[in-house]
Amino acid sequence: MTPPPRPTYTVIAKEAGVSEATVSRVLNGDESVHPDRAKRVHEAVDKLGYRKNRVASALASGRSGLIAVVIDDDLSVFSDPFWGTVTSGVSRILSENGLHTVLMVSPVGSVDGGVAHYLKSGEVDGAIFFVLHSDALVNNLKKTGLPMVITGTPHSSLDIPFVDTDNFGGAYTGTKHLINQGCEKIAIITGDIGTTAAKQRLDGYLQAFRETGRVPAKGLICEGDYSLASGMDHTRKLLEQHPDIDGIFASNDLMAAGAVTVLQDMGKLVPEEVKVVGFDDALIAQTTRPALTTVRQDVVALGEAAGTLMIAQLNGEDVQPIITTTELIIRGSA
Amino acid sequence: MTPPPRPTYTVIAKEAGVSEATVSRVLNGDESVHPDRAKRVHEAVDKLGYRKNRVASALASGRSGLIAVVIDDDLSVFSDPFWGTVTSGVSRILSENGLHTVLMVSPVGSVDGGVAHYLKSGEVDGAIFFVLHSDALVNNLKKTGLPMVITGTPHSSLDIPFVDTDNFGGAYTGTKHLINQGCEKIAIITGDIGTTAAKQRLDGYLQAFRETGRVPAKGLICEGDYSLASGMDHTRKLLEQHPDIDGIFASNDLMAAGAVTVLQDMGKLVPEEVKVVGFDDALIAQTTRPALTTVRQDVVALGEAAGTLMIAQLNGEDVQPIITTTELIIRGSA
DNA sequence: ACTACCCGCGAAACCGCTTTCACGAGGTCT
DNA sequence: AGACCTCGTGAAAGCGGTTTCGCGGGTAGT
Repeated sequence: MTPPPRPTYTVIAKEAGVSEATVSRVLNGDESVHPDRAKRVHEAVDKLGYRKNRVASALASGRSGLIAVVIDDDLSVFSDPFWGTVTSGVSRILSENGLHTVLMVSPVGSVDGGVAHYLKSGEVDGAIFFVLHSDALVNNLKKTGLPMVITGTPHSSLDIPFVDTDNFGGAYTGTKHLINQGCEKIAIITGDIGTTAAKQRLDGYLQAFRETGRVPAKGLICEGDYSLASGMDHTRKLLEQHPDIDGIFASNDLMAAGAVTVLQDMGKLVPEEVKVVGFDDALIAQTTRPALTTVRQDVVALGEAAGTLMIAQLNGEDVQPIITTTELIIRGSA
Repeated sequence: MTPPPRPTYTVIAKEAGVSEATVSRVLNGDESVHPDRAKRVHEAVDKLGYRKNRVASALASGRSGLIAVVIDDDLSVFSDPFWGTVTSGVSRILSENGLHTVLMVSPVGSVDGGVAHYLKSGEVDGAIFFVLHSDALVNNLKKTGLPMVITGTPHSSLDIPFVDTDNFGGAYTGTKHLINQGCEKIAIITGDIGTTAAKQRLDGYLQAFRETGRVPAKGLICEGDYSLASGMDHTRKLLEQHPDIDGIFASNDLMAAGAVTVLQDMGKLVPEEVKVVGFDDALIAQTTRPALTTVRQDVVALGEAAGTLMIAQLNGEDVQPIITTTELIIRGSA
């Protein structure tokens, strides 16, 4: 029951015949220690199986080695494998750098809630945010000097590094593909327009259109919310109001899947009569029939980028936002 | 840039006119302090916006307030929303109890790897494991007295509390449903048979069969691995070797979805010719056409159970394994 | 009234590591 | 040779709480 007490600097120092200060220096990679003594310390460490007490270390140094990953629960984010994947990417990068990931799944509405307090408490060395609904908390935290990274483009232009998928470019490519396939009347079902990603994807769609010299009819832009149901509803409405529609760009695969289902239910052939392009390349893109042509985002890369940006900041490096590229995956639906 | 220094006990004590020891007692809920003085302390705390430094607290008390959630990355666990949901359940319960969740996404193969070291380092107060591939690490850690909870049934009978879905019962119910619907030739596509959950589900399937007096043909038991691809592959093979098959029980929805897709591609009507039952009631169960009849597990409850068990252990209570119930959700596929 | 307890509380040690500071040895520059 | 550095090192002062210990006063027992 009682584990043998772990050795402390006192013991290591004695064993190596040096002072505790020297032990600390060696263990923190201070170059100024004579190689011989450093070697003695390392030998003592190995011999005694010493492992540094990170808590004590954190108290003394003010660095906890903990990075918070803050997930706005409002999004019921974790029911989407997307964020799980991002998280594991982050976690991998961080742990490779000796840092640990503290998960905070909680609505971040207020700048004064539990999450905010925790982040301000200095118990973490940095924070990575997933999909902010509002910039308020981050803005507030900026004053504290806490290193932060935002996943997804922030609403306002905060001077805080972020990582994001090339939503604009991806949507542009997807829409362009529909145009190239000969579609004339292409609708878009956007995501929750309160998110910057949805807006950027809409812009990409518009840009592709603009280049053809045409203007998308107002009624072809439907505001969805990323849910399966909204994909289905909007497709139904579209089909009623614009029976001659021949292309749909959906802001995510879930809605695209809904679109395909409804189209087929209403007797339209996909892709012969109506072509559909999704976004994400989620698993579901492979299970629809026909399988979805979609804009793939590299989710793991996104997570790793977030981790990398955090590490860079902790190292005092200058950091720039990272935009990860997308890739058009052509399957059966367009 | 420089945040105002946060107040310490010294300041609070002075403000309240008591000793630091008393402040500590009050803040830790020690009943033996006179109400008047306690009130003074609380007032000082409020007035100064004091918040305890958890690191210092951890060092002095030996309790870090951190619980590790260990995810065996071999399972690429996070690509399945399942574990994300469990994690958020755990995290919620823990944070309600003033604890924080440290995520460790890493293969847990060895009892001597990074994860093991970290857990042994005393930096966390407990560990919750997701889907252990091997009991070795846990067994080794048991000696250290670290409170642990296992999600999923362990392989051997370790004396460690675990939470799990009623895999056996769920699979039994699902299979029974197929039988009741008149299926004669029912195949099963199992999950990764290295996991206890997959084994238990197989047992449930076998049990349902046994009760009918029949024995499932050997060729009807396919060893999948929970992936969409394996669901598709096995269904294809099944159909070739047993064209007269009329029911498929898949150990998770992803494989069930794959089965439905392949069945339809090969011209079989679902559910008219072949009925399919899945397991999990994941989102994908609703997006297939027909939607999946499936065995729902209460994923959030599972996570919360794991969290609860951990809390109980930390409180020194006696804990028993928790098995959460399943529910058959009847949709279109069977 | 006298000893025996109990209770609330403060002083001080302590948790294990980091970091400042100062000191002695050896080197350099005039 | 003396003044001035530089470099490696140890002593010691924290970091901000928690906890043990013992004291003084009030209560209870006889």
